[in-house]
Amino acid sequence: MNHWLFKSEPDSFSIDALGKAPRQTTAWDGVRNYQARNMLRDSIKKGDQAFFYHSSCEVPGIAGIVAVVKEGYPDKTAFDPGHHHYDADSDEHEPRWFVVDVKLVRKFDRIITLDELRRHAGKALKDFVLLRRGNRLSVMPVTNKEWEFVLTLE
DNA sequence: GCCAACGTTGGC
DNA sequence: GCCAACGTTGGC
Repeated sequence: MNHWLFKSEPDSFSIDALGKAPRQTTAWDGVRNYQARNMLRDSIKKGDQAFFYHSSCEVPGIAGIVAVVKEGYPDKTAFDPGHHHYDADSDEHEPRWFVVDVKLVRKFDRIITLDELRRHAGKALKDFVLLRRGNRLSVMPVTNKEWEFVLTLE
């Protein structure tokens, strides 16, 4: 089982919104970055778990854990001209963008803040992709060691 | 709202 | 293939 971190702006989709979704499951759609797309399409497997990260908000940080319940398949929002994430260049026969389905595992009692994660950037989280300067990936890998360490902060 | 950092686009 | 211009991300 591999681990990941998925970013979302809580104003558009928060961990509480996932908690209220049918079967607490949703398609992780709208990713429009090739590196992240490749992970969604090729690397992320059923049973993998991911941190649910809240970005661009008052308290950025990790809000909980989700599990992958369905592996990569085409992102339908790319085909819908009325959709905010529409991409005219994504063809149904040769889709450009992909999603996985995720299900809420649990919400943390508190946010593990970005600030707090940074305090370990020199050591345990030395190579944590989230903390890399200028990092803008919305889907990124997390090593087993990093995963276990972050859980000790909870 | 600001701005640094980054990815993408398109002219050449 | 280079690189300037532009749009987006995301912390502050």
